[in-house]
Amino acid sequence: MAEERWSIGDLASASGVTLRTLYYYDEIGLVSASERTGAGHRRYTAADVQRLYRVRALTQLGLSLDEVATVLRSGAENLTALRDLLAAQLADLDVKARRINEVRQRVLGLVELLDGETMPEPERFLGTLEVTAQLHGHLSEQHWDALAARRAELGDDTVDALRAEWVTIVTELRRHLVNGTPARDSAVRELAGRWQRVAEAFRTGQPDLDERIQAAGEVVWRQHGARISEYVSDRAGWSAPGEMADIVDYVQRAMKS
Amino acid sequence: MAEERWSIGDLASASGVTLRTLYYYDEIGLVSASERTGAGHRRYTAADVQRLYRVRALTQLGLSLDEVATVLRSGAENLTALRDLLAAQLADLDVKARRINEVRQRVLGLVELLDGETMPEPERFLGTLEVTAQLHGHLSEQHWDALAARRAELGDDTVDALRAEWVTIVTELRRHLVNGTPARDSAVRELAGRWQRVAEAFRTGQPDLDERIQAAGEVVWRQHGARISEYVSDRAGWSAPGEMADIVDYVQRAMKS
DNA sequence: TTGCTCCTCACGTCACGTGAGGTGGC
DNA sequence: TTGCTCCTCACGTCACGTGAGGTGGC
Repeated sequence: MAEERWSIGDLASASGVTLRTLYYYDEIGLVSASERTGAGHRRYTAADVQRLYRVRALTQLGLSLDEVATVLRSGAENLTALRDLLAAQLADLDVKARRINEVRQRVLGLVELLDGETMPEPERFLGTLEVTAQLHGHLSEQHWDALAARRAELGDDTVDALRAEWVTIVTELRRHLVNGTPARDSAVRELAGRWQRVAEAFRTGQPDLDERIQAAGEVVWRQHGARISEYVSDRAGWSAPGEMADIVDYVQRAMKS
Repeated sequence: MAEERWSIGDLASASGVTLRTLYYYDEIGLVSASERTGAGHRRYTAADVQRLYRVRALTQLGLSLDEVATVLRSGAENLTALRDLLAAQLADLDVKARRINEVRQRVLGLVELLDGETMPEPERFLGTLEVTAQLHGHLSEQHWDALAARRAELGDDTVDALRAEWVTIVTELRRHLVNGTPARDSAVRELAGRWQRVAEAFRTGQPDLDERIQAAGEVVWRQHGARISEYVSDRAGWSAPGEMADIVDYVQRAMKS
């Protein structure tokens, strides 16, 4: 029985990889042709071909060529190395899947917003995008996940109701501020209490997480307060810009008193 | 009111990006400092800072720096360019998410198998891996998805039952083959009919898809038949290797008669 | 004077894609 | 003789990471 040999072109079309890939695998010593013709052309043996198929099978699972090389070097005798690599790979894939789904949700929300009836103003839209992205950037995955989980727990209706409640509170506070009601006034302090209860509704129940989330919110407020303020003022139809900052200051004084 | 300026270090720590990233953005003209000090040090203005935040917000959504540049060049006036990019990005993310989940499922299955009671033999395990990977590689995402959907439709119990039925058929067929029963014998033809019905259970109902899937199966059988055969023979506890190929030949003759 | 910040090269990354220019086999 | 296959450089990719070696500001 004659031993079969494959030229590099034969192997490429049979296995579905490109010539360049085969040259590259040879270059890094991952899969080489065991023989050459007189003219220097590669002749792949059955063992070489099998090695290529194994390499392809493993890279399709997301392993790097380095990892594949390690598995094939040590793996023929024991599969523990492969198992550990695959377990690590699984954890990696979990993280990637979560990240992608998260970004997907955000992009989906934005596309829906842009497809909505009232196309937002470009400047304002980009401004909002900045702020949410920054808030996101200041929270670790863990904290953001916890916050998202809490929102899911509350449900869309409750979140909408809380947002509406918050807008009411802010509007009332603004009226008091404009009228010159002092921050220590009982009506203002009651509004401050309601504000606090809205904030508390988003607590995850894990004090350390909540602390971090609040801290991140404060950092972002410090950096982007002006833009947030402008945004909220505009949404509420107020004429004077920057009022939101004053209201935040006002409610903080009320809370302290 | 004095216009604030930021050094590159200030901006890096405030925004959370590295110095190298800021140098790079400057190099490609994406975000530059509008001013320089006498010594050539960058001074970022509020507008520069805002531009950086927008760039960051957009890259976090998965846009490339080229795409970000396009959006910021055209996007201030109209958001349609951004909307279209995000819609494309969404489709991209969907594909990626599906791909990752698919690979995740495969890796999970393999880890579970390797964690099982009976650690498989290394050579056999890698062989199986090759074959499934090749089958996967010969099917487009669409076909593979259709096949997976059909399997899900049938349910794990039904799939297991079909697998058991197939093993029974193969075992019976082998008995007949060993006994020298001709392929045109009614008992053999009945078994061939059962074999066909098992195969039909996995049909998706879309003839063009089914045709492709069958063709892919045949290609893989041709390339890896020897290894598949060895694997099945071993699982069924047969002594003679390569019998599976004979049985496939036998059943095909029975179907034709 | 001494750190610290900032500056500009410039190579490396990962798994190939894409020519460029030339030789050998049917 | 003429395609076709094969060969070996060698640059490009994407968004930076990581030194290297030097200058300016407090």
